[in-house]
Amino acid sequence: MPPRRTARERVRAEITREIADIARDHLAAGGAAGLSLRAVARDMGMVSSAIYRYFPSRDDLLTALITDGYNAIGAAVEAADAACRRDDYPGRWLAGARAAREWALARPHEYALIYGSPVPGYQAPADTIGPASRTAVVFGRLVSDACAAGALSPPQAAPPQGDPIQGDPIQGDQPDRRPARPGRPARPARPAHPVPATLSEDAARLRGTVMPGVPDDVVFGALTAWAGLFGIISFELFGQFTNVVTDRGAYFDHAAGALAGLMGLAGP
Amino acid sequence: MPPRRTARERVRAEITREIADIARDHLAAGGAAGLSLRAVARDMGMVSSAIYRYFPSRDDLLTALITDGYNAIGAAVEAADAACRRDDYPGRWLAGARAAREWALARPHEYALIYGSPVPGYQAPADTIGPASRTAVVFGRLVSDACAAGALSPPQAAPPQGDPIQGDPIQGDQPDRRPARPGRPARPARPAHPVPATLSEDAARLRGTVMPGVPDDVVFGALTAWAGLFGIISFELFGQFTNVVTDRGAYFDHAAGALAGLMGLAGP
DNA sequence: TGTACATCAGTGAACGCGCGTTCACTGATGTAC
DNA sequence: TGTACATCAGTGAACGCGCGTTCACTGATGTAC
Repeated sequence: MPPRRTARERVRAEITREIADIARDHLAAGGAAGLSLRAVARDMGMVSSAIYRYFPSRDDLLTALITDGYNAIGAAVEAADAACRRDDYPGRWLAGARAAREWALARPHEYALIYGSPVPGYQAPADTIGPASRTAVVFGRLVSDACAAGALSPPQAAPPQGDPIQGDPIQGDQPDRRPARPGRPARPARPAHPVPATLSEDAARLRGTVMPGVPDDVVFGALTAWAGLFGIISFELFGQFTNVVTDRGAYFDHAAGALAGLMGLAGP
Repeated sequence: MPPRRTARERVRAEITREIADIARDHLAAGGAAGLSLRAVARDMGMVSSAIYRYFPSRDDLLTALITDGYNAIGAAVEAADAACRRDDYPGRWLAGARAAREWALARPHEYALIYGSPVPGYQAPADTIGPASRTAVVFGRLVSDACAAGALSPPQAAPPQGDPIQGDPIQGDQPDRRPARPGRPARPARPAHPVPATLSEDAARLRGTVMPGVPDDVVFGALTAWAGLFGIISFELFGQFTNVVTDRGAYFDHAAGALAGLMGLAGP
């Protein structure tokens, strides 16, 4: 028998949500550092001390907003990915990338809260880690799928190595490279960037958690594409593209395509 | 005759600098939103109202910090670039990228001030624009130089165009492509990402201001490399690489090399 | 179904704090003759 | 070189404001018998 939720519990959940919603609105006005429990209480039509029935402190309210933010952008990216044909890997990447950007443009202050400068004096608790990785997990799975299907462009012949410091890396635990699926048009080679040996542990861990079966250079290519994507979104949102890029949507799509190339995910 | 600086003027300049230095320290503790004139005054051993002799308001102090920040990272990148052989374009890119990262790691709060979330309620005045572009100018010149020297890898044959929405762009005002300088080893082709027509105005403007003589696709490749670079620095600084990348320096160098490929700047 | 008790939400006052900015002032430094 | 005056830096008090958090309380809702 499922435990009946009493009316009191239902009201409690609703008011908790309402407080978080109002707090989110306040983020827009004053940023995370300016978020004030008293101001939220005023907007709720409550006395300030009543908020403490729902959130034991200001930091707990912040944590809730951060967790919600990661979950919301994660859900948006998941939905965009799910709406694509499973084997359209470049399409999935572009759809996920666009979903992230659109979410960010619609909620710039929430985006700033999770991907902008850390809130001074605030230490994120461990419960934010799971939601935080939700978006990255979608992209990781996509790369894994593409790799397993042999849909990644083959690595290019290594460029001449003129730098004596950085020798050929040892890539011990890399899975076999499968040939591109027959019947597809010939793909351009993905650029070869040898991965230094000191990174192979990280690559192995990422294979274990988020990108199973993906070779080192693609793991880091994906990482760079991921960071690059959010770099572009942040530049757009935080004003670095003022007087630089006018048609931001067109540029974003173009850049997303270019970044896809870093992991051998090219063309439509 | 140069106007003699009176002792008073010299002291004034020094105290102004001292206030800014202390304010910078305070950024670390409370972020931009928490920067307080009263606290700075306390640390200066002054009464709070005395600060107003030097900065007419809190926002003016913030503006000074932002301008100084842009100038400092710009100078660091300029110096790194200047220390390279003029025709070592990949080396100049890597040196500039590393300088930006090292500056950011040494002054994370100043970095957050200029490349992180905008300060709520603060409107940057026009005088910050010049310093803000200093870093980008260095990278722009580097790409321009490489292009003029014919040191960029040739564009790859365009991949099959399956997407009917995004036709072949018209690239009206592109300069001629020069062949790669003879005598160099064959370079891998740079990936072809056709630039949509709506972006050609932006490309032309950027050619006029910061990347003269550079074809559209390289202009946007450079833009993406630039945004990607700061995306990686921000991810590292703002905690997104926790439990993801361990050897951050090695990864950064690797990623910088991969991003360089976006503008056809490959290999040593 | 009715009653006694426990739980919980919300109140209002208070504590102790910090903030940006203004203003009339004192005394030191610089300038013009 | 000396004097009168103007400029400037720094003081201290004040204005009016907002903040997070605690605490004893009232009254409503839920639970156990």
